Amino acid sequence: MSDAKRRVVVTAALPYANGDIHIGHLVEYLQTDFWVRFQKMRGHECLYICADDTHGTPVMIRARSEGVSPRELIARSYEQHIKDFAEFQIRFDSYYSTDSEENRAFCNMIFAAMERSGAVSTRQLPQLYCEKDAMFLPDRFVRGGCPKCGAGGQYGDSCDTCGQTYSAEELKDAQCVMCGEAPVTRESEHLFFELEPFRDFLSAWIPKHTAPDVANKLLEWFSEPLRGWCISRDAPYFGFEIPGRPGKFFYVWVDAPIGYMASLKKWCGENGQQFDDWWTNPGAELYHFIGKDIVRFHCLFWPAMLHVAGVKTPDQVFVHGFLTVNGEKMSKSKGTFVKARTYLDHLNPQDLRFYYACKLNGTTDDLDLNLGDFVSRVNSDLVGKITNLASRGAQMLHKRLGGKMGAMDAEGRALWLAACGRAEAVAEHYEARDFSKVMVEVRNLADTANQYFDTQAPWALVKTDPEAARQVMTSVLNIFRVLAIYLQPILPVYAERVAALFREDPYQWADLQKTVEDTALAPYAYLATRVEMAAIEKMIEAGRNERMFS
RNA sequence: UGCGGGGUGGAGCAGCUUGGUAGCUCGUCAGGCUCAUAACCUGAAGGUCGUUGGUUCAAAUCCAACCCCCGCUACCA
Repeated sequence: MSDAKRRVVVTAALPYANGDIHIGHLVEYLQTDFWVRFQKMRGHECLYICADDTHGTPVMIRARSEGVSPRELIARSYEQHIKDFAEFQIRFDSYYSTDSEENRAFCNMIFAAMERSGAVSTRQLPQLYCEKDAMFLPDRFVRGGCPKCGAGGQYGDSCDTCGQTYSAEELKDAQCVMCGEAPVTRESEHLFFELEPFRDFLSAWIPKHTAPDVANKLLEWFSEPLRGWCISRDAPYFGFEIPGRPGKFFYVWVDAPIGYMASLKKWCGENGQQFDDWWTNPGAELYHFIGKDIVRFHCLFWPAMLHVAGVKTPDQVFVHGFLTVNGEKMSKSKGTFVKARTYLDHLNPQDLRFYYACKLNGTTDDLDLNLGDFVSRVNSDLVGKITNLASRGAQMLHKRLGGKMGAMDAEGRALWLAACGRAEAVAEHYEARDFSKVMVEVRNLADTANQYFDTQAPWALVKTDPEAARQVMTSVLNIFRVLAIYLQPILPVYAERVAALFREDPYQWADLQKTVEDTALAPYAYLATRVEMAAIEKMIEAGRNERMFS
């Protein structure tokens, strides 16, 4: 790996303002945080960029139903999101909002380029319209009978019972979900961003910037003409009005990814930096972390939009799978649809960071949160193996030897060197986002250190040869320190407390080259505590009773 | 329906790209230790690697078919 300093912009998908952060979202924000923290530790310039996705019908409707303005609603949501993320130790460099003037300017710039290129067309579209609510209804705001199987209460896009997809106009006995009135069909003129002109660009771009399985999936669409993308919505709509098209607004998915640019721009303004140096500069790197559900927006529409506007497209789009709990999709009725806040009320955020890291492997596979496995991993690996090294080393040193570290003995130093020797392997796993392999490395090293400790039996040695015991504990603590450095991107608060124990600052990767010898330890406090199944059961019970917005 | 992922000792997983004594963690059992957060160490039991067929001297690993599970399926984010 090269030592050259990299400049890297990293984004995570924007959470929607009409909903709370839940443990499924966290799969993404946490892995992105791991990766960014790792890059920073390596001395690179790396920014973690995100924002609230604020526009669209659901926000508008909910604001209306709560009797507040959309802006009041999104401000409230913003505060909650920020708080949840912070408590999960997710550290954004910029967390902004798509409802910003920076974002409007970028939208207008890109849309102007789309128009100039001739890729924007106009079509008349029939759409369901609710006369009582005086608005066009998105598919999710219409319910009725499935035209294929007849099942009632289905949304306007697909049937949960038979799995068929159809258009909302086909629903039997359609009703507006807000007022229950039967909608009428109205024609309206809409803008489309045509993708077919970008066929060659996209079919070359996709395999280079996404993983093979993602690319295969996307390229399926290329066997027939690419459909145009409807980018306009009729008033009333909470969003940006399209320049020169009174009463027409940008569909929320137009301004959402552009929000990455706006959020970066905001950061640049606050930090005396130039946007182009970070985004446009060919030497700078740009990565998106997203879930597999929004691949088409990020790997089809988004690169086409950027391309037509002459803006640099992302270097790579990293796609992850969904979270399942105990092997199944999260479920409100089963209580496994756990909000970040509910988790925080009952459990330690550090444990979820640790567990997700154990499971994340950089692929599109779904990640399963098995609650029994969660308990055993935290208790046996994090507390029993890894933290135990500090616990048994530091406490005896304090109780019997005045809390002073000496020098490492020969065998301990050899083990410490071997642990440091894994640095490049660990770094490669981080770089590849294969955090599970990082954890395997750490676990193996912890096992070796525990064995060393047992073999040396310093609890006996301390009675006969206290200085030899001091050497053993110094060695174990130094090995433990290496593990803490390896874990710091995943467990930053934990690592910070380890650094404090050794009277050091938060670690950089280069700190692996140092040892802590002949120094006094700070008082020892627990770095991690065991998790009890009872706390998890309480959390699930609480989750069952919560009101969810989606 | 289509697409993607998966099916390995009681549980969760690795191994499969580049075929050749089936590995890890938890759990269980038997010892040890007592510094440590019912933590740590040693050893043991437990698997015809979804099914069937094929390729091969040899298959968890390659090929084919089938069964089962999970997720997604385009304007709902």
